[in-house]
Amino acid sequence: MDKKDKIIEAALKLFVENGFHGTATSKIAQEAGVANGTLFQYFKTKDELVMALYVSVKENMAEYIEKNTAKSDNVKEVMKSQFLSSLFWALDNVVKFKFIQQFHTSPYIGKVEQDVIQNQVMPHLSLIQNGIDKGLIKNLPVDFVFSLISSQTFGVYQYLTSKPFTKVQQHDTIEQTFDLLWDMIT
Amino acid sequence: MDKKDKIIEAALKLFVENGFHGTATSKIAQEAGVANGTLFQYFKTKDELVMALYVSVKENMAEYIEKNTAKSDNVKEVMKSQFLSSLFWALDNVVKFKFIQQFHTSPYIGKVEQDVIQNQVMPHLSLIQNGIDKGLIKNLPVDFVFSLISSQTFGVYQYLTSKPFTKVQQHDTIEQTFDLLWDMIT
Amino acid sequence: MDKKDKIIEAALKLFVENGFHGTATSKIAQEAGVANGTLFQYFKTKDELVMALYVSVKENMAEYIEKNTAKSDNVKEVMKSQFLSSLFWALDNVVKFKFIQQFHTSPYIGKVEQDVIQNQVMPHLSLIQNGIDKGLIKNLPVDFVFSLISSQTFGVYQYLTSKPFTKVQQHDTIEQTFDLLWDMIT
Amino acid sequence: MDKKDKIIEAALKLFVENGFHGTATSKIAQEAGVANGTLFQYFKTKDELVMALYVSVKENMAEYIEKNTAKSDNVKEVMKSQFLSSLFWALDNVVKFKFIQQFHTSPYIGKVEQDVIQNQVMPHLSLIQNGIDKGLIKNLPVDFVFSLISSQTFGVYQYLTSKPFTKVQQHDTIEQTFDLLWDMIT
DNA sequence: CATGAATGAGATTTCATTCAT
DNA sequence: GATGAATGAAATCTCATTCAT
Repeated sequence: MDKKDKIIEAALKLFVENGFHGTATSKIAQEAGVANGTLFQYFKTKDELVMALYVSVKENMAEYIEKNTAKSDNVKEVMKSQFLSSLFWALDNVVKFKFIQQFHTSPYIGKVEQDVIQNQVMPHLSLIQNGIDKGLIKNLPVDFVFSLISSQTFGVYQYLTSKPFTKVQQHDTIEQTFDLLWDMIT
Repeated sequence: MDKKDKIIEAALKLFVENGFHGTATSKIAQEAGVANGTLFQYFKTKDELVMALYVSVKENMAEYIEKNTAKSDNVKEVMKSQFLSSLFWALDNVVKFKFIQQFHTSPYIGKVEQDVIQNQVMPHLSLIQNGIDKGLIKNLPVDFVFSLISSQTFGVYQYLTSKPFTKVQQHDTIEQTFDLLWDMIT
Repeated sequence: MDKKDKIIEAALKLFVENGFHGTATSKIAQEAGVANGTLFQYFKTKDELVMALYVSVKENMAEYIEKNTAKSDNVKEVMKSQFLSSLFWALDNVVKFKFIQQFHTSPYIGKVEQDVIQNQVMPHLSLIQNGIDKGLIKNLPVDFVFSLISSQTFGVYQYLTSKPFTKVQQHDTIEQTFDLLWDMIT
Repeated sequence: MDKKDKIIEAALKLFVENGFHGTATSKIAQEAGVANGTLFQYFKTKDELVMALYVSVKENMAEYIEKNTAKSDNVKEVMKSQFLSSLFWALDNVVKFKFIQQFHTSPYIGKVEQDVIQNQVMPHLSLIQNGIDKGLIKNLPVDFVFSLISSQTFGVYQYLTSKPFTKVQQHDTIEQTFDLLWDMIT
C-alpha cells in the first residue's frame, strides 16, 4: 500500500473517532506513519483530503452495490437486491458508513457538486418510476418514496448495530424489513 | 431575554451554519451582543455550552410533543398524535432540528449519559409494547419497531424540506405517511 | 507605552535587521515582550502590521518635515528647509529610514493606494511648479526635477552614513549639497 | 541553454516578481523546467543561488559598461560614456536592474565580500580623483562625488521608467541630465 | 455580574533540502 | 547528472479560556 492510501486509511479512522475538526492533520500523518509534510503533497489542504475521502468511500460503496444488483427486469427483485447489498456493505464497513453519515450532516456536504449528487440518486429514482409505471408501486411522488426507502435503510442499520446480532439474525431482519417496506409502498 | 438566552440562541444559529468547531466562542459572544468572557460566566467550557444547548433543544421538543399527545388509551391515536406533533415541531423549528441531527452524528453524542437517552426513549417503547400486547402491532422486537418509526419520521422530514410545500400539502403528506406506517407495523 | 506600540517598535527593529520575511511574527512578539497571539489582536495579519508600520513611519517623517518647513513665499527658502529637514530626520531615524527604503523596493509597495502616494508627492510638485512659474527653476518637467532632488537626498544620506561624521560635518555637507542642487536646477 | 542558465533565468524573473522569500525553490525549478532537486546540484543552497545571480547580473552590467566606455584621457568624455551606458543598460534590462535594487536593500547585501564591492567602485573613484587632480572637478571628497553621481543615475532611471517615453526622449533626457550633473560637480 | 485584553497551546500549511533510484 | 517523493522544522494564524478591573 502506498503512502497516499495509508493517509486515506488513517484519516478515515481518526475522522470517525474524533470528528473532522477534532482530528489534526499531524495526527493523521502520525497514524499513517508518514511525515507531516507528506500529507500535503497528496492533498493540498485538509478540506481536499476530506472531500477525496468522501468520494473514495462513496465509490467503494457504489461499486459494491452495483456488483450485487440483480440483473433483471423485475422491479421488486432489483430493489430488494439493492436494499440488501446497501445494508450488507454498511454492516461490513461500519467505519466507512459512519464517515458518510458524519459527512452528510457536516457543512462539507454543501461543497459536493449538485450534479454529482444527482448522478448518484438518478438510477434509484428511475427504478421507482419504473415500478410506478408498471402499476406495482403506489402512485406517490418518486422522491417521497425514495426518501422513505433511504431512511428505512438507515433505520435498520441503526437497529442492527445497536446490539450484537449474528449474521443470520442480521440477514433475516434485513429481509423482513424489505418485505414490510415493499408491502408499504405497493 | 437575558444574556444566557441570547448566548444560547446565538450558539444555535452559528453551530448550525458553521458546525461546532467552525464556530468560535468569540463569534458566539459577538452574535449574542455580549463580551467574550461573559459566555464563560454561564458555561464553564464550550463543550458545556454544546451539551446545555442540546438538552435545552431536546426539552423544548419533548415539551411540545408532550403537550400535543392525545390523552387516550387508543394506541393508534396516541401514536399518530406523537408522529404528527414530532413532525410539526421539526418543520416549525428547522434550525433546532438540524442542530439535533448534527449533534447525533458528532462525537458529542457519546458524552450524553446513557440513562438520559433511556428516559427519552422509554415512553415510546412502552407505547409500542402496549400495542403489541393488545395484539394491534405485529409481534416484532420493540426497539426494531421504534427504529422503523423514527427513521420514517426523518424520511418525511427530509422530503418535506427538500422542496417548497404549502402547510396543507405538508399536513396531508404527514397524515398519509402515518397511514402507510401504521399499515406496515400492524 | 502600550502593547501595540511595543509591537510596532519591535517589528521596526527586526524588519530592518532581518528583512520582512526573515522576521517571524513570533520573534516580534518575543522582542516586544508580549504573547504570540497578542500581535494578532492588534494586526489581523503580518501584512497588515507591515503596512501599518509603513504608514506610521511615513506620518512620523511627514510631521517632522512639515513642522520644520519654512513658512515663506520664497521658493528657495522653503525648498532648502525641506531638503535639510528631510536629511536631519533621516540621520536621526536611521532605522526608520532604512525601513522605508526596504519597503519601497519590496512587493509591498504595490499595495499602497495610489492616491496615498499622490497626496504625499503633490505638495513637492506644486512647490517646484511654483519655482518654474516664477522663472527661478529651469523649465524642465516637474517630476523630472522632483526625481533629481529625491535622488540627491538619497545620495547625501548614503554618503553621510557610510563613514562616521560629526554633526557639524553632516550639517555642512548637507548645506553644501543643497547649494550644488540649487545651482543645478536654476 | 543549459539547465544552470535556465535556473538562473527563472530565478531572476520570479525574484523580481515576488521577492526572494516570496519565491520558493520549487517554483524556480518548475519555471525552469527542471526537477526540484536539480536546482541543488548547481547551487548548494537558495542563498548561494541568490548570490550567484547577483554576481552574474553585476558582471553582465559591468561588461556592457566596460565595452561602451570611451577609450580616452578626457575625463568628461569617459564619465559621460559611463553615465550613458549605465542607463542604457538599465533601460534595456529592467528586470535585472530591479533585481539589483532589491538585492541592495535586502540583508543579502551584507554577505557580499567587502573587497568585491571595493573592486567594483575603485575605477570610478580613480576617474573622479583624476578629474579633481586635473582641476576639472570641484575639490570635494571623491566618494561624496561618487554618491551624487550614483544616486543621480537612479533618479533618471526612475523618472524614465515612470512614464512611457520614446527612445529619443530617453536619450535626450539622459544627455541633458549628464550636462546638469557635470555643471554641478565642476 | 460583566468586560475584553491577554494568553499560549495547537492547528494548518510551506518550503529548503536530502537521498534513493 | 537528473529526478521528485519525502522530510520536518518553522511560520502564520486561531481560539478556548483566564483574570484584573
